[in-house]
Amino acid sequence: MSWKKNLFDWNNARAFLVTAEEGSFSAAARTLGMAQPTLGRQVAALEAELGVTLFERLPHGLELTQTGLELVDHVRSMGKAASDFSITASGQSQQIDGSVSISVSELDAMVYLPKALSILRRQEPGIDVDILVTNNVSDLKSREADIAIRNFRPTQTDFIVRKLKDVDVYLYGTQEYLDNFPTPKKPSDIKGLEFIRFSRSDHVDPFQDFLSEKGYVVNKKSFPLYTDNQLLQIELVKQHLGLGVFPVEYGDSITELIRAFPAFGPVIQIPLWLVCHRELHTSLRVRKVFDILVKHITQTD
Amino acid sequence: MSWKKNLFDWNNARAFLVTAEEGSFSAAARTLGMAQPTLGRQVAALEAELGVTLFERLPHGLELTQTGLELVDHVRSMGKAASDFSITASGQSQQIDGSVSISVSELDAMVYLPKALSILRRQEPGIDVDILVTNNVSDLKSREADIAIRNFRPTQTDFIVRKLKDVDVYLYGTQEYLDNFPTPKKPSDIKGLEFIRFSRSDHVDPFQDFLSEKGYVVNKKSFPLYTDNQLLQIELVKQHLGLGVFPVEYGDSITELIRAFPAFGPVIQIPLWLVCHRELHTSLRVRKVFDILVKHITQTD
DNA sequence: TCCATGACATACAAATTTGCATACCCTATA
DNA sequence: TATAGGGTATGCAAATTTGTATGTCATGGA
Repeated sequence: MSWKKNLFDWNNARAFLVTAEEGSFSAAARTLGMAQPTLGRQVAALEAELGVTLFERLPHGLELTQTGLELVDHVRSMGKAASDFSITASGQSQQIDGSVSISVSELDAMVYLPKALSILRRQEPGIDVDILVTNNVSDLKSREADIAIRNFRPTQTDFIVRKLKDVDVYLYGTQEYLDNFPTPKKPSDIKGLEFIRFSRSDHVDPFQDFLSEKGYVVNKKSFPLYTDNQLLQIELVKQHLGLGVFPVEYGDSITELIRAFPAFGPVIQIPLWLVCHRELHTSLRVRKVFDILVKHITQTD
Repeated sequence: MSWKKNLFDWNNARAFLVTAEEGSFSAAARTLGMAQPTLGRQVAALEAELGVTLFERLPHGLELTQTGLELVDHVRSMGKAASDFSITASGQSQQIDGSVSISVSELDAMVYLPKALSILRRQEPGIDVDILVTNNVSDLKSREADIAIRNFRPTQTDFIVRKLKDVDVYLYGTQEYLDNFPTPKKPSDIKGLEFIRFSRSDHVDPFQDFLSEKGYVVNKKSFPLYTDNQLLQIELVKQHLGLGVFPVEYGDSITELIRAFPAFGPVIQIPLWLVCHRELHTSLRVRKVFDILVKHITQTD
């Protein structure tokens, strides 16, 4: 392979790729952790090296030229190869020290991570942990995180998955609020229940259906309040504004709240899965974190 | 796509790739046009970033580790994408100024390039020409050159090919040497001919067969001298040491030499093709050079 | 209309990367 | 054994790249 005529700066190619995908120098700079002028200069340098114009600089931002459109696919496949390279490289790394990132929902983070991480920190002080608290499903393939805690079974075949447990989920409210519904014999006896709804993830959204199945009477009026913020949800429940929906390990630990209608059992059981890219699972470090999470989340029962 | 964990230096990846393919930092530095310490440091930096060891530094050089072997495929496909990127980028470039590289055999270079290039320089002073005189078939796909002059029809489909002409090739010698073979009636009458053999390209190697077909009597003793060096071959012929084999345009221009047995016609006709990568042919600059070469090589008849 | 926001461009100082010179090791060869 | 030629590692000065601060422009909402 001759490289004589191939000597454009590969980092500039990456700058082009990320800029094209993010839509602006500023956004690209943010995702790459660089300054905006740097990205602008790198792309300009690439354009100079190649003798083409990749973006039109419009007053309100950038726009790919026709040439840029023709070229972006090639850098995209460079990026794909780079991503694969990075993943298998991390998998090959047998260094125990380094950082591991975990993607987890806010709820699961608060319930399971504190204990598991304190054990991890004690056992492996050399491992830094990067916790990505997000209610979105992050993309393990493109390496947004090394390990993810999920509430559904992933389908991709190139992932290592481990089912941790099924989590009992109860309704929680204040004593004062629950006094409004004295000793029902069956769920359908309860009228006028209100829930503080929290979409813990897109995949558990049909929560309303589960309530119906259990016999609870729910309709549009049953969900007057909605928030993505976990702390706010708890405060709203504490203020007697309705019922919250929490896993037992979490709900029971909130002293102001009690289980609502415990006799009817959990309203839903949510599975808990641990997911990891197959390549990464060969990394000593990632594997260590994976195993500790499996062990100490499983035995929280 | 998240790049947070993807942030290794892509140029370092290239350093790894080229080093792996070339076998040493020094060789990689040569092909990349950098200094050897730079390559060494870039690879070391990559190893540090990834936490892996790519090469074992042995006293006599480098050796890929198992990890390196697993990873080299990924950077290779990065390199492939980079190459594709570079080619289509050059093809998109519509600026006339810049450089164009031409791969050509020593023989064809001397016969055709001087005239064509003088015209090109006059018509397009902004185009720098990079002449790669090599008797090897250079790889247009990986961009060793933009345009190649070939003596056979390329088979790949993603090339633009243009047949320029068939070149008459005669035997040449000094008057003094040819006096040893007075007026033969047919080629087979000639005994004891000696040729200064020159493998102008691997694809015309069975030159001996062509001579036989024409009726010349050749055997092992007919090729006592062999050289890859064109100038040396001419000098040897001038020293009455045997016959040379040259295209007419070239042989006729050497005043000390005359055609041997012109009555028998050319001993062989060699086709001349101009080849260019399809993508590159869309480049204004490359196209200009291509067209000028076609025009002025064709009309040399 | 005014202001807040987010975009790209530019100036300049600081940090980084690079190349050169050189030291050193190993192998092959005379 | 001496020497030439291949390789890698390191010190240091110079060139390059980067980030910060700042300017300008367009957009959208109060």
